[in-house]
Amino acid sequence: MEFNETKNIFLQIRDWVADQILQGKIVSGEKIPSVRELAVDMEVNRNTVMRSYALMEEEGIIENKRGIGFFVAADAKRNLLKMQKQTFLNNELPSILHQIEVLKLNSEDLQTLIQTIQSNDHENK
Amino acid sequence: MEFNETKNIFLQIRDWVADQILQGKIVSGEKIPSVRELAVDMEVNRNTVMRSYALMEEEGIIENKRGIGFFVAADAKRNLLKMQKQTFLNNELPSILHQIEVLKLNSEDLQTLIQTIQSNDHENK
DNA sequence: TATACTGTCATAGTGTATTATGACACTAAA
DNA sequence: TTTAGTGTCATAATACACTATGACAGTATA
Repeated sequence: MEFNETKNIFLQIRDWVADQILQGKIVSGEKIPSVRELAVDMEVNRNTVMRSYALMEEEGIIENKRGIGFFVAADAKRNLLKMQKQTFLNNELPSILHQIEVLKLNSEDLQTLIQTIQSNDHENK
Repeated sequence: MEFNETKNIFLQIRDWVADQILQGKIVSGEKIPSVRELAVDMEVNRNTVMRSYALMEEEGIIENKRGIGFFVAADAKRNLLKMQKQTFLNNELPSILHQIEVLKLNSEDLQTLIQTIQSNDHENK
């Protein structure tokens, strides 16, 4: 996997797993890749994956079954949606707004952005 | 200054100075705070500020005058606008779009975002 | 029972961001 | 010329992310 240099690897792994859940690629009750397996896949140390999983366990996203592995917790997707939405709106959006203001980005520059939002509007019809 | 835990301090200092320039608070030819002064202000080590300034000098945003200090380079604002715009559209926007899609954020959630863009549209009239 | 998976813990080593501090050369102003 | 302000370089110490590796206990299956 390609990692961003500016963000800690164990956080990026967490984000990746969370994304899989949000996209419905892994559902509640389903087993996620084992620590060792994902470490090999992502070309990363066991301990680093372990740290990501421990974090997600704290967050209640995944649960451990002794000797078997980690599984997606009940309501993980719903809780993740709530958490991430709040994080995005409260922490990320303000700095995005600031950048758009300072860089004077208009609707032409952000064409894809507007389209994506409109597409989401139409989904609830 | 308050620093984000997930991003290196010397990069955040660079971003702060760049922002001052983009906002027109410091203009071309003007002196920026000395390494030691800014270090005290931000409660950070001299060397950390030095690293930020060295980076900005490489980027052509600021220039050094021996024994005097650092000054905003000519065309710094225009070049910064170009650089940051490109970085935002190519590197940041894609992951923002992805989040908006996955979290299904609509125009109600992103009200302020849309307003900001529209406000920029009107400025070029 | 033996084997091959799971997670978990401990230890040690590497790289790097950040701090702390001292010393030096350059410049402006008293 | 002295003083105080610039940047710059070098060194050492601290903290932490990440790696490498070994060992151990629990679980499922042949």
